[in-house]
Amino acid sequence: MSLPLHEKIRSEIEADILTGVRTPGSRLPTEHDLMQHYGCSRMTVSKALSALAGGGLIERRKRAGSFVARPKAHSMMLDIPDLEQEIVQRGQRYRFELSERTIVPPGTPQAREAGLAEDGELLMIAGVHFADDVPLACESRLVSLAAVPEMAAQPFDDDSPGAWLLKHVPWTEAETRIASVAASTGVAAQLKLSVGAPCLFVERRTWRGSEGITQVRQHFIGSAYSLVARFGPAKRAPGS
Amino acid sequence: MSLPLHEKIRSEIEADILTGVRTPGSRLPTEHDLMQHYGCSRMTVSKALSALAGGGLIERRKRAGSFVARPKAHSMMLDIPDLEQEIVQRGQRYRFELSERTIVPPGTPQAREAGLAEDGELLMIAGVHFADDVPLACESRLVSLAAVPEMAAQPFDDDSPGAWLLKHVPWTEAETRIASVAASTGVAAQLKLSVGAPCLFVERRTWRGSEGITQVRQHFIGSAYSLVARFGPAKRAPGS
DNA sequence: CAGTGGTCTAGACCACTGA
DNA sequence: CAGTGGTCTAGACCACTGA
Repeated sequence: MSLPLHEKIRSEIEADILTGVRTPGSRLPTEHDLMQHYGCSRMTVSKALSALAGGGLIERRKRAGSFVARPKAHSMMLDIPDLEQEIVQRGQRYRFELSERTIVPPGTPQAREAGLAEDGELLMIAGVHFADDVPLACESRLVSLAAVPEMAAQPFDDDSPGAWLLKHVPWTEAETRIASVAASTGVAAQLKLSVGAPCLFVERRTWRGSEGITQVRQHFIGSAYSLVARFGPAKRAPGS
Repeated sequence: MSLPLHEKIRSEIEADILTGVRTPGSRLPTEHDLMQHYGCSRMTVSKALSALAGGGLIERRKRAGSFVARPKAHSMMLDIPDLEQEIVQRGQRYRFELSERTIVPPGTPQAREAGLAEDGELLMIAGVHFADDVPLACESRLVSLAAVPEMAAQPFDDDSPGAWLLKHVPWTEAETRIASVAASTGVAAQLKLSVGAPCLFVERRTWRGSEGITQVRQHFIGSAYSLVARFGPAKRAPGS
């Protein structure tokens, strides 16, 4: 094994927890005990325990010690992929077709609802994502021009608005809501569906610090699209 | 500020990245430079940089240095909450009604498809989740009795099968697929919907190590339920 | 109030790798 | 091959808090 020692300690304790040798609520040896057991310094033990605590497997309490955490709710990483990338990976051709592009003046109800800059102009962009010329999803997006003035000059013939934003504007905070809705007449027309067909609806807002950047609402054809979230060893231990 | 020094260093560099003072691809000062700038030891600087790297904000390359990462795809934490807990928090009464409970013999196509133990019995459980006696979701679940023998004896009048599993069986790996589907006749009957109504479909498989524990398929009434995923400062920096 | 984890120091040796 | 990050040591002082 060429594993670093802190990683070895971490994985041994992890294995004990997962196999049930250490049960939820039970106390781990103290850092001092682990130092002696592994014959290493306290920093090394601490690094291993910090990683386990960061991963939610243990809880560390001052004066009391470290304890195996009780299992918690399902909390997993959801990758909301770049549509273009995903379509190309499937071996299909990607195209974004702009259907609308408007400047929204400050203070409209639409702008207020999106939670973006109250006193700045917004850029409204709507369009359809195609895979091999078959519509897969449509989106309607508001972008704060106060936060991203360069956006106004973009043609979006190479990148979709989402891909452009991802490349050019770092975000720090995002919230995504996922629901299942029936296709409205407008959505049905854009996606060539019958009205009422099930669509996966994704609404996302992103911020940079406290400044709202964009809000987007996407409808995916239900029969053609799903999202996958994972949690597991692939997600390496934090801090390591 | 009573923040630990490593946390202060981390947040200062984070702020520089988020405000654009440090741009994607640019090189950070070396650990040695940061030591001198903050007047601290290298371990402290390293802890700050490790946290940033764990959070995906920077990349560390040997010999070359540390670099501001280029923005990546949207990757966020999705909490798939315990339905009971969520319903109770809304101020409603929760009830799980068992509608089916069968032992599935080894080797059936159903068992093989679920990716659970090939050579062991499975427990099949189906039922409906009610909020104030209104159906909100229905689920169909397979549980490996080889992995969780105690499950066979559970009445599920206190806890739903999912809540029971969460409390008693730690899982290490999980995969969730989210889609929008039209209600089948069976689902529509259980949820008192019209056939074809949009439903949020969640399929989850969990493992403990390499051993499959359970597979569950849930249909949520589309008009009544949505999932929310977040990414942001609330998620504390890993390893810290 | 004693034991625990949280933080930090001032070193050290190493593997790696790009200039 | 020199500079970088990765790891580790053997200490230290501190804040916290439950026995």
